[in-house]
Amino acid sequence: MEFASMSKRQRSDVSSPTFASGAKIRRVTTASAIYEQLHAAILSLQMKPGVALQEKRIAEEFGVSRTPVREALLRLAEAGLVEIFPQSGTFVSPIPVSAIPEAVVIRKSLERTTVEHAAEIATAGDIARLDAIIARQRVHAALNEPSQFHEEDEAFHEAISAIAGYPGIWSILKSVKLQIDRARRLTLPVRGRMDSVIEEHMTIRDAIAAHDVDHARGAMMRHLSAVIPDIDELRLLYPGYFS
Amino acid sequence: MEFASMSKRQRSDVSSPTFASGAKIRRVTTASAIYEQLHAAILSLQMKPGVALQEKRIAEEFGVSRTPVREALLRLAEAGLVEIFPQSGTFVSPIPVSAIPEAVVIRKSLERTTVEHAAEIATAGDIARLDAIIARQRVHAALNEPSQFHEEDEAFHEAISAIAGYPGIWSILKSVKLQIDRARRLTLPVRGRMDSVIEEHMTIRDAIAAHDVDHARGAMMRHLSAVIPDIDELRLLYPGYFS
DNA sequence: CTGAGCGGATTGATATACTAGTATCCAAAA
DNA sequence: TTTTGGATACTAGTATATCAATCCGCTCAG
Repeated sequence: MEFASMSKRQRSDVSSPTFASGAKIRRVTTASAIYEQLHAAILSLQMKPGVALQEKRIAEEFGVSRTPVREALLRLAEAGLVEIFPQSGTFVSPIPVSAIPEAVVIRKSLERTTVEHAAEIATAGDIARLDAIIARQRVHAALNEPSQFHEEDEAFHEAISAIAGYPGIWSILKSVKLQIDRARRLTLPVRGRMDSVIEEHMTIRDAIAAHDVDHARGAMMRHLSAVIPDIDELRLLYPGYFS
Repeated sequence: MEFASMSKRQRSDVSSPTFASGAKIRRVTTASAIYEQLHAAILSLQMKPGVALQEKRIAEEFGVSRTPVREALLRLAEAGLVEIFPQSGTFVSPIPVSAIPEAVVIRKSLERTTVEHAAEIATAGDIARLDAIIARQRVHAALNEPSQFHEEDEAFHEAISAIAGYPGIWSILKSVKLQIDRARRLTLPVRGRMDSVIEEHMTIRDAIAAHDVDHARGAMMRHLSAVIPDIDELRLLYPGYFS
């Protein structure tokens, strides 16, 4: 792994504070920048499960001291992406096979709640926003851009949470999706799968637009069942990546 | 706020590493000890919402350097108990009124899932464990010990998650319950409420024991609806505590 | 030849020192 | 009297130094 070393002055030319949910006024700090980089690297499997992370080495690569690196690693540990063994070392977490079924259960439970409520109260504008996301997904599928496609996939589910008025649920879902997505990233993105995802999204969208709670729930449940990665197969392909 | 200053040697006489879920080998560290203390202080409202927390002052009170204090504060910030404004200050978070309805929704969604699955697969031993918890609750109610009662209440819900085989759901529930409990702590514990909680727990327990999924779900939903704190009233009693 | 014990090297944990941004307060001018 | 400008003090962010624990390899005794 190589990282572009960052200037210490980076935080001077930062944009105005973000007033996101919860009134976080936190600006871009060195620690959080490193967190983002490592987070992306682990999620994209550029850093493979099991490899050692050394505070000192990372600090040198980024051109900063160990303190912000340590802060970033602590946050990654809380997210479950790295494991810190005191006085021993820090390693990229293996993908926790055992946790994935539960993660799927949690997703189903929470997304069921959001999609039901969204179907009840969605406005025309909300539907338009979903349509826009699906349209972008079609483009990415046609151009075979799995990464951007996945981003829009996240946007779709986030939009539903937003429609339901449950932004907090989305932040929980994000953390739950982490490990699932890491496993899924191992499977080659299949062209056909993207198309069926779009179809499933369309079904969900239609049910929400029709305020049909039952169909919305059913469509979402089928959708979520379809995206469960085949762990056993992956375990064979990538031994040592799982716990 | 006053804290007992801690000996630097505290971590020497620590018990063997904990092998909790996820193979965390993390021992008791200064930072986590401080985290626990602050966590408890904020949750018990010994530290009122809005008051300023200064890394330096806390470090002096605990007799440690700023580094572990800072680590603890970062974790508290992630849990939503404090808000860190860079180069400005750290403050105990106000109780986020707007988030409480959503928190209740999340609880209902997840606890519905756990109680349903628990009702399906509970064994006699599981029921015995629930009975033991309820028995302890009776004692604490009789002796009017709200704090211990609340601990056993948590244990009851945790036990159901454990029966269902969803320990991850419990850890999510814990973080979601945080703000709810903080609001609830403002209401004086009423003797009668403890008794009705026990009754509701009994109903849930009976439904689980009978493998009656529908009744288990219904009882749990009623139970969770009953514990919603009356925010409007609290807002009048404690202005400035809420966001 | 084998194994226990010692010692050095590595690295995580903590402490301290330093930098830079923010807010407040006071004084001076309108 | 009010407003604005600057100086000051305080706080979080970062860097560096020091401490301590664990691990690995080597040596020496059996």
